[in-house]
Amino acid sequence: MAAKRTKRNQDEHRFLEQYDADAFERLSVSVDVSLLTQVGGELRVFLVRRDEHPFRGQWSLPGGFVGVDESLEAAARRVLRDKAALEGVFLEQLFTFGQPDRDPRTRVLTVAYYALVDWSRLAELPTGSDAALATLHVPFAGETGGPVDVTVDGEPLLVAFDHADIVGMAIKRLRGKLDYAPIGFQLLPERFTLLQLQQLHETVLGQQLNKDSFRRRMLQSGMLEATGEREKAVGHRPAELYRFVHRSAI
Amino acid sequence: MAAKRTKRNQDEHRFLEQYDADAFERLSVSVDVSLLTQVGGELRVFLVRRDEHPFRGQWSLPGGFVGVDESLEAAARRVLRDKAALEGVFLEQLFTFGQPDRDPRTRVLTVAYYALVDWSRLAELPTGSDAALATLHVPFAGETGGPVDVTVDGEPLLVAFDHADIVGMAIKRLRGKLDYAPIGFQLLPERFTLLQLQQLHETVLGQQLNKDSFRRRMLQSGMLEATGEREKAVGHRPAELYRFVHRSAI
DNA sequence: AAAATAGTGTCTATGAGACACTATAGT
DNA sequence: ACTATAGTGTCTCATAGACACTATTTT
Repeated sequence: MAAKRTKRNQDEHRFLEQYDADAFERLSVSVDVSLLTQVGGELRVFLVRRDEHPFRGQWSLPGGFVGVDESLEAAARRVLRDKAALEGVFLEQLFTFGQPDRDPRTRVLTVAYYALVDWSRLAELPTGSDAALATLHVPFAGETGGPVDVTVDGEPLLVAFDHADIVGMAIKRLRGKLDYAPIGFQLLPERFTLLQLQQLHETVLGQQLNKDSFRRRMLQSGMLEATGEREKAVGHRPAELYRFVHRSAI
Repeated sequence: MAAKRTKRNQDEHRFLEQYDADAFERLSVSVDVSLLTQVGGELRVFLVRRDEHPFRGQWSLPGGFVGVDESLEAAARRVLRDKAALEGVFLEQLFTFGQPDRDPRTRVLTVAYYALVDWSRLAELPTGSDAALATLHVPFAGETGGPVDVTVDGEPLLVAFDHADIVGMAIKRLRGKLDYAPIGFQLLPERFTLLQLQQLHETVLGQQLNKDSFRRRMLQSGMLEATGEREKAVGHRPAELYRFVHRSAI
């Protein structure tokens, strides 16, 4: 029995040594990251201007090809580091887009990720001719999934490839997870008021929420922890600052 | 202005003609399908026995490499047709698994799909030495996401690659979508009783459900349509048969 | 004092769970 | 008649929304 197993392993070892990786055609694989943030009641996405063909001059999600020995998430984090100078942010796989004609160069399959950050971590990024924090205009309040309109100061941007679809799916995912996953706090500073949290939810969901029940739901969820501190210099009674608590059990 | 745009297009055209697809390393890309079904209060997955290295003799999800001009979903449907003789079934992208060492041959990234079918469409499949409908033993009732135990007649099967993880994620996705998406009926025959539907939900979720509120929820959801027919020869009052109605709105 | 938002207490409407009861098939 | 499940009606409890009211800060 032991001998048999050993023989098998030798078989497999020999097979692997002789394996021809080109036995099947290989594809170019990239990652593209929808880096989302929120400010002033608007959702924004970080875009870079393409300075090379194809779609030269148009705007696209930050992305890059996946290295042969690089995991998908590592590739996405590398892209965030190189193009947006960000590390340690929330990042999750979104969907893999693989229509054969989605890239005019050659077959390029892209594994889309989405990332969430507080506005303060993006505000200092140099934007202008080569990068932009574009405002998202999402079709309608409920579901989306389709492409999204993208503007800067009200002017529409041309979005390259199928990246407008990718951003649309990112918004849809964010909306879907907001209510049952501790995901919203990724878009807020470390300490925040309940009103800020509610306004964030309203921005993401695209609809007004009831103040009373929102408060109750959030405080009962056990995800929030009062800090004892209060906001300052606000021209009215200051609200308590809360912090998200990462619970081990559910 | 028109001239400028034309020049641009010529530029881009020339660029594309000269593009070297090997400028970046390419990867092998496969699809793997978790084909799930349900019978007798158990969830089952369709597995095939590998007759080639690596993992020869072990069991894996039906899968295949993606052709250069083939969309991902087309590849998944091809796999279902070739390995399970199925067409026109529910199929949805699940997740892309891309750990560099997940395949001992070479870097193989796999786009996982999951498919759902009524048991009657799988019962006639020849299983035995080369294919099996394995019973799934899911860790615990709530969430999963980790690997899943797979048995046939109580005997555990060796599952190749990271396919046990893939099946685990498929179950998790199915559980998550069951309550808010018209997805459960994919696992039932065309006409079914409310009790059958409830037992399906109990099987998938791994927990008992309240009969009264389950009835109410389902009937109020607008997803069900009474057929006027009743089940026959059941040794007790026969239940009405329902059909799922595909709504355009919502 | 006025303005503005924070935060509390309570009433009401809605949906889930529990339970009792009636209905209808096969045996 | 007996058994087993289908299906209905009603009560209770938990939660969301609505609304009134009090609290606390800056100007």
